[in-house]
Amino acid sequence: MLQKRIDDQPSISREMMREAEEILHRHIKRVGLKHTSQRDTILRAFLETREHLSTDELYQLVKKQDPKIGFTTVYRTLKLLAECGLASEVAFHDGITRYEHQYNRRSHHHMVCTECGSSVEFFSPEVDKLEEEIGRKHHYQTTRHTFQIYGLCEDCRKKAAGGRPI
Amino acid sequence: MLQKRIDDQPSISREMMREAEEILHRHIKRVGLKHTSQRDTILRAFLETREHLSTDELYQLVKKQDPKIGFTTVYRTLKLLAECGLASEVAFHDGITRYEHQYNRRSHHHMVCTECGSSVEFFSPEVDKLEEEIGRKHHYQTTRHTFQIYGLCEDCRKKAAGGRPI
DNA sequence: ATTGCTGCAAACGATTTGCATGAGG
DNA sequence: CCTCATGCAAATCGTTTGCAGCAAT
Repeated sequence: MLQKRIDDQPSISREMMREAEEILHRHIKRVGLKHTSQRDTILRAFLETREHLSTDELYQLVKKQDPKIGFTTVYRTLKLLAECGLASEVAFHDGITRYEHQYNRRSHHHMVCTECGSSVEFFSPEVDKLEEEIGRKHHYQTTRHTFQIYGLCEDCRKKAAGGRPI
Repeated sequence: MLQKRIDDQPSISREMMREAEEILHRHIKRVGLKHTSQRDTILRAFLETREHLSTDELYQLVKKQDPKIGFTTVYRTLKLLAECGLASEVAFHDGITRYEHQYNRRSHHHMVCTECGSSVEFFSPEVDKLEEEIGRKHHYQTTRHTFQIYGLCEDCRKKAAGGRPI
């Protein structure tokens, strides 16, 4: 029912990468945009991660691949990826927009430590059902939801307790 | 199980107001701060609402009571109220921090229209259970959660459909 | 050639802080 | 009197936009 995320999961496979690129390219064609090497580089760097990246964090990664790519391009490409469903925004509670790739992943949620900022993912199908149910009830056409739990992770609990048992 | 919020609910009762003031005053004493008329004014204006207010929105309300109170004071007082549990932050997906008073209210959540920004509250005890359950599983000491659903409200659906049936 | 893309720099908007003055204990 | 609170203005920080030159179609 709930399932712990495996954190050391290897990065996305070659086939998935190719499929994601195709999705992006199709989207670019459909909307009448142009295919550029920067966009490919950024998409790849993005898919290599399993984290929730801020625009700036992704920019740092992209720079390693191609130092000439600017922040603005990363910013705009992330919006583009979000448009075609390859990325989705996650808002934690700290005023920074993060993105994660939705590619080949099940609906999942986050539990965030308010002390150290680390996070755990978890899966919970009930939440999807709730979205559907509540939307129907209030005549909303729902598109997505966010569900985050905040608290202290095990390590920070121990530190907060000052070595004493919790 | 789910319960629609009654939107024209009267504002908070006199006793609750007094109790909230006491909570604030105790907190102020405990932390060694000072009791000021501005803080009382702001607390009252805040409790009078049932909305999720941005700092600026509350500032606008406060100005009506006392035009000399500045934005910064409202901002800092909201932080103070959050500290002593009288207010809590709600993050919708638009980069603005909102507050609502947690005073005498059951755990509830929000469904937000991405088109017009209107929102509906709903109650869902399942979500509280989930918080508890998932926290236990991952050894987090959970403090709170956020659950928001995004979509189109009935009106905006109709507009989007251009008059055609949905 | 035309149109969109890039990346810089500058604008923006919400939030946060420094500081001189004023008020509470 | 001493300390904290206030409110203004300025700084900050993430995000967004304008624009001149560049690249893709």
